[in-house]
Amino acid sequence: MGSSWINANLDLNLNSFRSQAAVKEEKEEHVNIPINFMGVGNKISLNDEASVLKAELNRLKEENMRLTNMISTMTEDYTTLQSRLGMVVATNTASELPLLPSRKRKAENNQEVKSDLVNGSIICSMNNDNAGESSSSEGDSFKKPKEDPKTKVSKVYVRTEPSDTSLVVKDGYQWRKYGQKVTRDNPSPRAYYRCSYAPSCPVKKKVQRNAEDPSVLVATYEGEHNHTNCAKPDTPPPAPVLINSTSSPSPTVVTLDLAQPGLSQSNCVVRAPRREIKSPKLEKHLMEQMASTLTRDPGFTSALAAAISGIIMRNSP
DNA sequence: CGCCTTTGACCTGCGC
DNA sequence: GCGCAGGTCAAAGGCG
Repeated sequence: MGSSWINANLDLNLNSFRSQAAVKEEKEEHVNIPINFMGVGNKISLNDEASVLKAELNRLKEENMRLTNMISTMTEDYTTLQSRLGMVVATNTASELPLLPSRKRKAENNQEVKSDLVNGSIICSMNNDNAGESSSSEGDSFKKPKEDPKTKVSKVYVRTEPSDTSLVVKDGYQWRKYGQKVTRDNPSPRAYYRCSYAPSCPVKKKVQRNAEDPSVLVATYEGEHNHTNCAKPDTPPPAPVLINSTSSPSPTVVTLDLAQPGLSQSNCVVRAPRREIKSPKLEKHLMEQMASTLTRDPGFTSALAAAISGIIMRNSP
């Protein structure tokens, strides 16, 4: 409806990705590598099993390498698209005048960055002053009469568990809830948070469930942090935003770098592993992510349990 | 004890 | 000026 939003979709549903590329290969390789985790044939020696496990480990390593390369390629593609998007926005906003329908409350009159995370895909969209909110069906027109008109506003959509009724969006910062209000056009209440790390930090956060899809939390950030992102000494930097995709059994983890002080137009950062892993911390983090992903895989855990139980059964008198 | 959440009251801007 | 609606305050209570 005359909206100047420009959306760039980036499908990060790694599970479906895997199902296309990796599963096919798994089918082929599983024919060649029979793995007898149950130890039915006790004649197989431990050496044979070790070699089988080594082969499986090598296969997983290769698959990991392949997926890492794919993610790198996707990240590069995303960067390219983002730069193109920035150019398109620059040309569009220069010529486009806002057409605001009159509403009871004035719409946000400041720059806004949207980072929409729904169903495992990221939609980064930007609008300029007075250009947005005209097509909003969620009723998220917030007033900010006292705020600096140039206050940065960013939105993050996070899919949560349907059973999760809390209005909490973990982003690595420490927030203090100071209010909750039921708004007119959304049955779910809106929670108001302030950054509690620094008393002088002007950043505020509003969290409300999507009126159309209650499983999606809409977090609206206003302002920029005037401190580093170290809410607590033991708190890791920007915690991953978990998007529990309904179409995949295990959640896809995407980190939105909301802590970036320069988070502004066309500056959404999606962190992804690069080809060269130089930082030991990053390497450790990736290893933890891999371990987490493996342990969430029911097939892997059942196979592991079967292997362990098989070994125990064979070694028992 | 300190920090946090909850929640009703109050404040403020806007449309009529 | 009045009413509405969003935003904020602050007291009370919970929790570790």
